[in-house]
Amino acid sequence: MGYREDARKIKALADENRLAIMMSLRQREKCACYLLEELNISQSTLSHHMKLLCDSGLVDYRKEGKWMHYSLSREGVNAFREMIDGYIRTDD
Amino acid sequence: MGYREDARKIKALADENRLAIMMSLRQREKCACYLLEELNISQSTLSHHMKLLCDSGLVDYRKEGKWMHYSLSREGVNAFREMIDGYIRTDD
DNA sequence: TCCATACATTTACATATGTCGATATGTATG
DNA sequence: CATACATATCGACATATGTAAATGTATGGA
Repeated sequence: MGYREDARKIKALADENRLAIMMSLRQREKCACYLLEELNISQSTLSHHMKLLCDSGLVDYRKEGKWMHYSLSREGVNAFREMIDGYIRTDD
Repeated sequence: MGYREDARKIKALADENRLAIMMSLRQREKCACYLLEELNISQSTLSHHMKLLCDSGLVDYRKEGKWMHYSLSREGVNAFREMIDGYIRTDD
C-alpha cells in the first residue's frame, strides 16, 4: 500500500506557512512576488514551500516571463480530498 | 489566524504508520495490543502515535480494564474534513 | 501480596524539516 | 552585452519528528 506517498502529500499541507499560502490562493491565482509580500518569510523559503505544494499536486504553476503564477489545482485538490476521505470515512 | 493549530492537526495524519492505523480503525474499534500486532513498530512507538491521533481529535479512546480501545471519532473526523475543506475549497 | 500483562512516559538518538544567506539561473530591457 | 529583476538551488544550521530501549504505572489474577 502507498501510505508513504499519501503521507508525503498530506505533509505538503501540514505547515502553517503553506496553509496561509493555500488560503491566499483560494481567492485567485497569485504570483510568487505577491505571496512573498503577504508572508513574512524569505524568498528562498517561499520557493521551497511552493515546490512542496506543486509536487503534491495541490497547486498548479504557470510561468509568464520572469513571473511564476500559482493557483489551486482543481484536479489535485479533488484528488486530495478523496485521498483524505479514504482514511477518515467511517463507512456508516 | 489559527494556522498553527490546523497544521498540528494535519500533521497528526501526515505519517505512514498513523495512516495505517486510521485504515485499521475504519473497520472497527481496536485495542492497542491488536494494532501492535498489525504494525511493525514497538509498543512505545505505537503509544506515541496513538497520543498524537487522540490529541488531534481524530481518534477516541476507551479504557477497559487493562486495555485501551481506540476508534475513529465521528465528530473529530467531520471537523477535520471541514477544516481541510476550508483550505482546499475553490469557491466556484 | 506478588506477579504478569497492557499501556504510558522518559531518554536518547538518527533523520526530516523549516529557515535563511549566498549564489545560480532565467528573462526582459537599455 | 550589461544590468536589473524574479525565482530556483545550494549550503548550513536549529528545531521537530519518528523510533526504540528502559522504566514507570495501573490493572487483574494466583
